[in-house]
Amino acid sequence: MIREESRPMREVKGVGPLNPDMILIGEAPGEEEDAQGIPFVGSSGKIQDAVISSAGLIRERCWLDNVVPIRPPLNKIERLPELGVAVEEFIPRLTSILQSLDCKVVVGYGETALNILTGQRGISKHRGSIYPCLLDDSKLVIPTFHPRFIIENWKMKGVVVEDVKKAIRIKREGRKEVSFNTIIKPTLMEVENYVRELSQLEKWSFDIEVVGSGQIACIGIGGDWGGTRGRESLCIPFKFGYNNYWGYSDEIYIWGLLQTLFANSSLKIGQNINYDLTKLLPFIGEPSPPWCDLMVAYHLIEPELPHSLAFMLSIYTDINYYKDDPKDEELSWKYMTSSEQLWDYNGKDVEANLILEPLLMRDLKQMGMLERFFGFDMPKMRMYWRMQQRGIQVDEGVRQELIQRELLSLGDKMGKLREAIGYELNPNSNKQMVKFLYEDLKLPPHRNRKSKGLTADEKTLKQLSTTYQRPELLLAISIRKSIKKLGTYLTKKNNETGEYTDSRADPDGRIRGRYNICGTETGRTSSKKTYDDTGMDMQNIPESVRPMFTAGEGKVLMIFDQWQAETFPVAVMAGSSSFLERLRNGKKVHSLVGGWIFDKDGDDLTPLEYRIAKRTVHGKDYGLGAKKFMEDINEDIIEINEAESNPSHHLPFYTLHQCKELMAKFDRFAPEIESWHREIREELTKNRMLITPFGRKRIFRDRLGEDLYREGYAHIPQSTVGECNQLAAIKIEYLLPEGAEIIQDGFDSLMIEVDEGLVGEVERLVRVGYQKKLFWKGEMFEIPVELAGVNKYWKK
DNA sequence: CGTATAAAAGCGAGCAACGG
DNA sequence: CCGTTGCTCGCTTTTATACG
Repeated sequence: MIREESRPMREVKGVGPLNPDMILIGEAPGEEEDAQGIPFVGSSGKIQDAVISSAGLIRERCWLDNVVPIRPPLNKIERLPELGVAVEEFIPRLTSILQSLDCKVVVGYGETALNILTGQRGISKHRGSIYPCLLDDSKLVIPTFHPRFIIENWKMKGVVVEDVKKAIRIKREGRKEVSFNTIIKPTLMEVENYVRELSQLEKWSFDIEVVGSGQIACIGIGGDWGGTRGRESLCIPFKFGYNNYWGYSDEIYIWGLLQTLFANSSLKIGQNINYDLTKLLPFIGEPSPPWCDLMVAYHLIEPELPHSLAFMLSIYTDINYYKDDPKDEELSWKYMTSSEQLWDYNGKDVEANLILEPLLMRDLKQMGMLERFFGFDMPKMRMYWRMQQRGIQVDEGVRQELIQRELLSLGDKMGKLREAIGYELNPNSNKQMVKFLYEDLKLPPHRNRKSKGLTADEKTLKQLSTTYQRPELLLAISIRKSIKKLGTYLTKKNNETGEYTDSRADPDGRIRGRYNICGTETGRTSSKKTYDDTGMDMQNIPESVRPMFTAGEGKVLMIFDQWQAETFPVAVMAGSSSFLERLRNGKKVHSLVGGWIFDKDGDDLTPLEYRIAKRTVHGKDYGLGAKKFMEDINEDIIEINEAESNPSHHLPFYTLHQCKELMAKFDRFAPEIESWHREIREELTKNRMLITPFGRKRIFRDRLGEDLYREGYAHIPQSTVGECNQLAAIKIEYLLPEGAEIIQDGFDSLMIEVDEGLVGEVERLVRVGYQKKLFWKGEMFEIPVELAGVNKYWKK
């Protein structure tokens, strides 16, 4: 093999004292390390230095080294064989170095170090765990992400710092041992006694495991009795292999016991309990409050970090990743249906909840959010849990009509495309599209900015289509949209036939999705398919599909939305009196802004001018750059020109210069927005935290810069509108009479299915429910609510 | 610009069938 | 027995959609 450089391979030796404060092992030297002959001096090295110093270490007091001491081609470890060597050949070197160093703890950076030092695989699963060192059994290893990973995933920098701090603590104080105490294979009488004893406690924890088919395999329950008994869990099995564990009447009896337990008034602790409680619903009904979901709690504390139980345990405790626990390699997790390992695992989860709960509550209290967690977030979860079970009725006739129309149009477009290019081209295949664009048509290459690969995305197709007069490219875009609409919203893939014809509705004709209250960083709700793969995302349904949704017999759909939802908080927070005055008079700000930027009466704007004004307001609210602003405007112009058959009437595109001018004009008339943005930037730089009028705190963990600032500008308005809607929904659900139910959340809107005779009363109650005085720097504001429609079908 | 989720395709790993 | 081919599975990437 020919080496890229003529210089002989250089070995980058480890550096540091022989009795270091910490040993930190990376993968292999990069370019800069190779040039200087010192580990961790390049871009990763700078981050590494910052990480360890945040954790309280001094670089000169640490031993820094790599598993592989030579630089692989292009820094890619998998290309090491091209130099005629393998990673394994360097293990003896590392072994003797580790054994000569007087320090009992090692930090392993990245997958390679994890694997060589501990034998484990999968750094994102195993980071933060504590393992014996395979190369020196007197040492412990704490694996974490490689500093290079932080460059791409800056949000994880704090996590790596925590892992290094953990290593320091373990070196100083040793590991905090945690023992689990799980009772498995109980008798009926043991179950009965345990449930009775548990129901005496103020709080207890639960967790379920399911078998592949979705049936409940076991349910773990547990509590902390203090004193000599301490923390303990019991796993109640329901499946034994593929058989039932209990006889029929015994199982019924156990479900009865559990139903009583879940109906009591003690705190029920779980992790992602939307899942467990949905599975348990047919057996135990709706559990009584209070509920405590640790995933929701941690999402409040750290909205930008993962919320899995494993991740929380790695941050808060010395408990290792245990999901891969089954020792028998043959019996890997995915094939484990019911077994003692599963029951043990179940018990561990229950006890892990009990360990985490006080720690999370302590942090919530310290951040001033404990009260809203129990008073707002958990009631919100219960409200959405009920809402997702109601679903929305589908009119099968309308659905079929929409499918037929879409299929017809799709077939037509496919035919036209085939005719135009002479063969069958799949527009969804990037590979085929790239070949078509750049090999067959020989068009100038467009590349993905991040991956650098050739792209055939919508933007590219639009550009190429207009510059090179290739209308078939617009057909390809349109085909993609049709397929997407059919597959996502109108039909469901049949796993047996592979065809897209099935409805996404349940047997009763209603479509149900699920709502996730910790699915977003802003505190908005997100929505997706159910755990059983039925239903759909209930929040982002395209307007063209909505008419298939209808109200039940004798009912209508009422849709309420928050008027000028995000403009309102923006105007208040920016302190823009001109915007506020207009909004409080019930008028939108677009024509006001249109008047400013086009020097004319706001009521005399052309349709294009109005759209540009709207885009200007929107763009300025969220800190859009002039270039993207121009692209958006020109997209509008393309659309308008497409509708105009006479080419001499086609409108010219806006230039970057013109767009910059529009934005500058906006700034002259509404300088408050720009100064509000400055405040946000200062706040983010200083504290990396923003607080909403609802008291939601978000720690911004990404790299400071324009992208982060833009996230910041959007955060408070989005979060405020979302939580206004959620609070209203909680109140409205409580206020609504029999015969009226909230069945959908649309970020800033609610859909209510109502008996026809109750429309008037419901409108009054919903208006009451939406009333919420908000305060920002002493100024009071209230987002007005609008009744957007009362219809048999879902439309405006 | 941001916040999301879903589907199709791509791709590697593991494995069976098949041909030499 | 080995190597190729083709299949499934699970994961990742790309591109799409929605909402503001």
